[in-house]
Amino acid sequence: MGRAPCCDKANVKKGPWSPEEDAKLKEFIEKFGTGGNWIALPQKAGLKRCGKSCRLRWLNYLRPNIKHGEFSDEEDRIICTLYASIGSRWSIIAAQLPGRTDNDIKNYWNTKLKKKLMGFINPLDQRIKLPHHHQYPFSNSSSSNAIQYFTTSSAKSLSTTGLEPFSLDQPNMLLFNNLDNFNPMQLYYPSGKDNMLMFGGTEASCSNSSDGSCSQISYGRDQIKQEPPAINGLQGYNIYDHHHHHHQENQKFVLDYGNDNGGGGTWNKNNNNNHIKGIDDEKLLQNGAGFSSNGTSQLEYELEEVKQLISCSSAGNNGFNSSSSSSSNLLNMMMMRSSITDENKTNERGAGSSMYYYYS
DNA sequence: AACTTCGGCAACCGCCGTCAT
DNA sequence: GATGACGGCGGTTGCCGAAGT
Repeated sequence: MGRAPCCDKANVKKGPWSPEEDAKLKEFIEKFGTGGNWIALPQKAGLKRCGKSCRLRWLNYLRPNIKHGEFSDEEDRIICTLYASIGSRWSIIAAQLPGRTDNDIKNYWNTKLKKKLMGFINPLDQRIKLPHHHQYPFSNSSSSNAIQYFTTSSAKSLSTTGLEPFSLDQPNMLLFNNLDNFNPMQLYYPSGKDNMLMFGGTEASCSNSSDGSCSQISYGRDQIKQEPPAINGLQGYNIYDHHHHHHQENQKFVLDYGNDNGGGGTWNKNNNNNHIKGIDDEKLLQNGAGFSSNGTSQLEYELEEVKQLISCSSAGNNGFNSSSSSSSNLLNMMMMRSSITDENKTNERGAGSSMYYYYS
């Protein structure tokens, strides 16, 4: 026989908290603490709430030193970096941001930051910002840029990255020539949603605008094994956004980088809870791991460690069911992590290779 | 002005590991 | 050891105000 039930589910109030309830909870906890027992707390405090609900309300809203409002650039950067390395482990990320709650960060990510990164935030910005000489956190090569790209206009930096603007007078084609080191979370940039490309239809096409730049490129999912065009000897990976031409359901950024050897893996949410197995959270965060002002923090070392763990864990227990090379596992994981949310959990992993997308 | 759509966010749901019985 | 609640977490929902038509 286990413990007694925590509360009478039928008699607990749900929904938004009233100011009176807030006051009661706050006063009680400030006087007596939680006592390490949330279930018993509401009754003692005279609240008709479930203990879980009280805990949530306290942690996310009432407890002291909660920070509300705008996230700073530095906070953006920390969130992005950690998300890129450990995924949606909001509680760990929140631990690095004093005053922020996991719920807050999660909401911020889902509603703003993700869009910001994926280039949806500023439709007027017609430019892509991609790191040129930037050393990716996960890049183990100093000899090549993870991304080669062309854009007709100068790129604009996004505050979270601190990267310098960049420009090239080249066609509106974005190329990735070393996907092994490509981190999609580094693909921050406001190209504007009307400017995204994807290879996903059944026919390849490219419509040119009057200035000769390519304004739309599309490749068929059915022909996914067909390589996107190479320019200047660089293999292209391409992007297309259905949104502008179809419907809102496609507004979300599509990421899909499956294996190309017919692995036919099926992405099943239940196979992976978005956690990267093998990562020791405590180890990750202990030893003062954090962010220093000069950007050369101990965290960078920790990220390398995380990277290795990701690499190792991806071999068999991460649920990706991918048979691509280990060097691509990180990329796969990141993209799939994105796709698990961005593709509305339609997780069929076709036997195709990749689709990628961007132009400006 | 009325209606619809969108976006932000608080809160709930359900899963999972831990712990009490 | 088995059972089932607790605590914590991430994903999702639904409300509500803002923006758009």
